[in-house]
Amino acid sequence: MEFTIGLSSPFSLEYTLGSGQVFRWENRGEWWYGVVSGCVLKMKQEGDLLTCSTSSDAADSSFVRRYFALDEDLQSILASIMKGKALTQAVHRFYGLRLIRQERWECLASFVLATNSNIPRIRRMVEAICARFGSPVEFEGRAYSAFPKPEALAEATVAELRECGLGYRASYLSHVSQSVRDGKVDFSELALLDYEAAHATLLKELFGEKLLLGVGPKVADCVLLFSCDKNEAFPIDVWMGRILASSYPRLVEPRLRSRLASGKKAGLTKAEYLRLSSAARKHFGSYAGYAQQYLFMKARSEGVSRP
DNA sequence: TAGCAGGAAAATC
DNA sequence: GATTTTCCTGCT
Repeated sequence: MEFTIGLSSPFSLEYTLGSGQVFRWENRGEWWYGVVSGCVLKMKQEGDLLTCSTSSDAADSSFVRRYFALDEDLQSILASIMKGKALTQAVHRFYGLRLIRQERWECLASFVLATNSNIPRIRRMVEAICARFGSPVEFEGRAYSAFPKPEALAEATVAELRECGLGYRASYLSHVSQSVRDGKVDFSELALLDYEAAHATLLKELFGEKLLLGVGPKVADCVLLFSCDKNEAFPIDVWMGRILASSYPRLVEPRLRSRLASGKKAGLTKAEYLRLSSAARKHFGSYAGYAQQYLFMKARSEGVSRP
């Protein structure tokens, strides 16, 4: 079906889709193509007008509004996070960037693959598992693939997953897929819990066994922020660590700050991660996740000081 | 070519 | 609790 959406608050399709929160959108000419909930979406933006074309009537205008969180009052959110020079610059530079409400299972699986990787590589891994294990969808005479169901990945062998170029992540993805297929993860409950409880739930152990192998504090924060409406979640990867140390040094404990500034070993220990992310949530408030996404774009665009 | 970047887990202290 | 090593691939 085809429809248009008139925007009444700030939105940038380009910044939103290009900010590394989603991995299945592709820019071809003036259009963006993506596969969401098994539907192909084709979109372009001209000023405050979004033009959409979709492979299924299920993906209608309210679906698109919900997916791009157009109901959120971005102006108020940005006013609440504009603390400090770096964020003020980032907000002006990437004005209209929004946090997408992704499908929860796809988000979890994608960020399990994201460990020790970079955006182009994550995209390749995700496309590979979609092509091999996802249902085909046709749109405008072209073949696309839905993101695979948990059962499809749970039934695949680790060797088959490895053939998709996942490396050691293959066994993590297999484990996570089985946990989800077996109903051990209640995504709707996650969305209802408060941030702390939801984060703990994603990391929890049952009888000494992790519920979700391959899900640490960073991946858990990505899942909560991008798919569970936890706008205060503040994922910290190496880019965020560097930009916090250089632009918000007071948030970073001295030992960690000098380590990040020295350029060696950018990784954080679990305890350092939890303290820093908590400090950032306190500093930026209930929409800290938006602050994180704007800073992430800024850090990547500038290639932040890597000595 | 070797060396590095990049999260999480497991072993170790 | 903190530190160290391993996992794997792509890029330089």
